Amino acid sequence: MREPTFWILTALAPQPRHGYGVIQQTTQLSGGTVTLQAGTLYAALDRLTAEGLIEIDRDEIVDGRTRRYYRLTSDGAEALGAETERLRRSLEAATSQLATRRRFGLGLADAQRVAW
Amino acid sequence: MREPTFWILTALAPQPRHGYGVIQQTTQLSGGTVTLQAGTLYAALDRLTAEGLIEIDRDEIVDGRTRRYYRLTSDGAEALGAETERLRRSLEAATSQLATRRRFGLGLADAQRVAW
DNA sequence: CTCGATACTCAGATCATCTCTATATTGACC
DNA sequence: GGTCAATATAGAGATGATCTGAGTATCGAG
Repeated sequence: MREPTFWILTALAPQPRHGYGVIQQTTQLSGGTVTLQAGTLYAALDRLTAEGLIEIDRDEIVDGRTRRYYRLTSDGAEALGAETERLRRSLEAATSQLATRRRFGLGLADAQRVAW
Repeated sequence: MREPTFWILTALAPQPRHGYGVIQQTTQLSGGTVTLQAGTLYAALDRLTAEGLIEIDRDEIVDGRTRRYYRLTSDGAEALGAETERLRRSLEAATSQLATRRRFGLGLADAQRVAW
């Protein structure tokens, strides 16, 4: 799962949102570090709908513009849960590997090779 | 940063390894859930070397076969550190969003929309 | 003598994402 | 009155990391 996909599912987890709402929620959740591009988002919404990870919740018309709301399906929640687990394992591995690196002097050849 | 790239940098963080060693270390670190394909690995090693995130440590010849060892550069360590931070933020966001979903009944339309 | 493990390389294809553009409405600013 | 930013969705074309699959070669075990 790539980043934009992950954030879309994450944004939709608690309740349905329309496309633009997903963009805003992602910006907020990521602390401003991730800004979904419109082109990426709407293509992903179509793809995820086809895959059954999300589905159309309802259409609203506000000021003459359509707002299409999407909601996470149980398959989508499962996929996000699995991805979260994967993330947790990755984070643990990298953290521990980086800690080992720091303990042995950031690349000094001799120190590095001790104990392996 | 994509998954294979992440695991390559993670595997190289504590000390230099040759290509095949990176594959083995990744399998071990990921608890067997990630198996780097040879084609993916060696292409990535070339790319990461060109980008300066890793560099050639030394060449060894064992049983007539060359083992090329790579080591993480300080740029590479920095990149992996940044990626780790990104991962931590993503994990936090998804965990909290999924928790909110569970608290309000996994998609029941009315309960979902409470309080937003 | 075949099989699995070791060790690296390359060609071709896929596909999610990115960039850019288009369309349309509303409200604010000057 | 005109432009700009925000809201809201959509499509075309390009990119590029990754995947698949095959190839090459050595060594030890069964």
